[in-house]
Amino acid sequence: MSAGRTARERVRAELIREITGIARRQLATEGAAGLSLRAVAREMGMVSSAIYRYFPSRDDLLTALIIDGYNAVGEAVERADAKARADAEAGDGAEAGDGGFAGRWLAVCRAVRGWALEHPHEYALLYGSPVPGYTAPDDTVPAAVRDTVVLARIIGEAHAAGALEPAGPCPPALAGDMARVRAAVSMDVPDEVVAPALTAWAGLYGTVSFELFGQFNNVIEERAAYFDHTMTLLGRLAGLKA
Amino acid sequence: MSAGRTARERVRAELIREITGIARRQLATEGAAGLSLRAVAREMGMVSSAIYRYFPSRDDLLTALIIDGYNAVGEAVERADAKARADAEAGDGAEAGDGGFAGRWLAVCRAVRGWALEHPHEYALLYGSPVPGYTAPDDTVPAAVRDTVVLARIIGEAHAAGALEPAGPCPPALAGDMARVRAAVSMDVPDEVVAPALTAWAGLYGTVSFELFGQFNNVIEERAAYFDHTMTLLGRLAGLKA
DNA sequence: TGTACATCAGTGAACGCGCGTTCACTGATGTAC
DNA sequence: TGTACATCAGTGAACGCGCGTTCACTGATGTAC
Repeated sequence: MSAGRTARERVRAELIREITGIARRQLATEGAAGLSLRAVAREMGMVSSAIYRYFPSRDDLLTALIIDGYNAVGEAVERADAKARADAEAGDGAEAGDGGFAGRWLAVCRAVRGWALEHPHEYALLYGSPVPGYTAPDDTVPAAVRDTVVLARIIGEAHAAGALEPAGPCPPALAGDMARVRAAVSMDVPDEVVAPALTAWAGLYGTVSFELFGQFNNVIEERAAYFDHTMTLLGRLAGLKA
Repeated sequence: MSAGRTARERVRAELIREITGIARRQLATEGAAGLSLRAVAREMGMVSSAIYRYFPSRDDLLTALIIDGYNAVGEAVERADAKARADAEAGDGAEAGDGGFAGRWLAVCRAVRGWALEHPHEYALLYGSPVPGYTAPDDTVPAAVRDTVVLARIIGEAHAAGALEPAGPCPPALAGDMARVRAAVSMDVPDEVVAPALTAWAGLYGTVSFELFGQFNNVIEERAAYFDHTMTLLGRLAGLKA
């Protein structure tokens, strides 16, 4: 690794960062369908064909944005859980008796919502309607589950600590699916714990999507308070003692 | 209303139907962002400018599709509830003792999912990412709440029949929002009943969106069974006795 | 350290395409007397 | 019932725009001897 070669590669990496950055900003104003290589090139002060040195096609740029997006949510969620966990362990909350699992769940939910509100179009790219004509490659999977892994860990630890309310039985027909979920997010709990956790998970994203996509317009105004309450209900559904 | 005038108007109405029909089909293959007046005109065997006799702009066509879509979900949901209600009243289920409310809730959920699976792109138009540059006019509101009104009626009747499990208290900060919800969907129940119903409602659409938008891919295979189970959990959260 | 060669970045023109919308126009369908 | 006029439907050409992608090319940056 001579200094020369590294220099060129550094410039290249820097330009790739700049391209995805501009693309992300354009996503924020135009939405995914309006993302255009030409517009990105224009803003970079480059000729449109030059972008092809960095991304072989528009779809590859989109894939890069998706992976970055999942990682950003994942990081936000990981940070939020780390902080909530530290708070709970420091025992500065009166509710430390339950292990602080409900608090961690709420913190993680808030992190998802917070990130979504800050990056609505990126959120839409990840969790909204699929982009027509585009199918995400498998590269996106590891990044896509980062947030869910955190949720799974909270539930898993709560279960191990005996801090989960027992839930109703899970239909045997779902055993295979629940096993796949366990494998995907490294979760070691029985089916009747996995199922309601999944329900809460879908409820979290359903609520965030409703808020972002306009279903709450003119109806729900106290959005943060409403969100917290809904997430508390969902956490309880997943077995967490409020 | 002479026969002549009516004839012309009939042709006009028929053509409008044909245009929206073709537009709906194109939506199904291209998605909302790809909906094009020119393509519709082409398929109609018309010149592109002729469409402007019927829709003053692309956005107006989109609005028509959205209203039609909401009405279609609404009708599906209304039919499903009417049937479930009739079944419950006929008393042919052993669980008729609880008034059949849980059964009606599940029937309605299934109707939403069924419609969504049959019309994925229309569903995405209604409940997915907003179309960039387009904001739905207020005309869409009455159609948009039809499905929710049905859900509200089930919860309302269950409450009136004393068939709801009591839920935890609703934060006072949400009183105004809950009142608005009550007004919007003609629901006459206390806040602590409204809130979990809303949570279940968001969970329903969150689950359907996850299935349609790909979050369940390679993980959840028994989709109908999984859906039923999740909806049962959400119904219980809303206070319905399974 | 200096030179010959290979690699890479970026240019500029072009291909072929599709889009929404406007406008002056021709005919056909309806209306009023 | 018949004629003059108004309304409406549909045409065809055009405006001005943006897009993804390819290709032959010029320079600059790196590499090997």
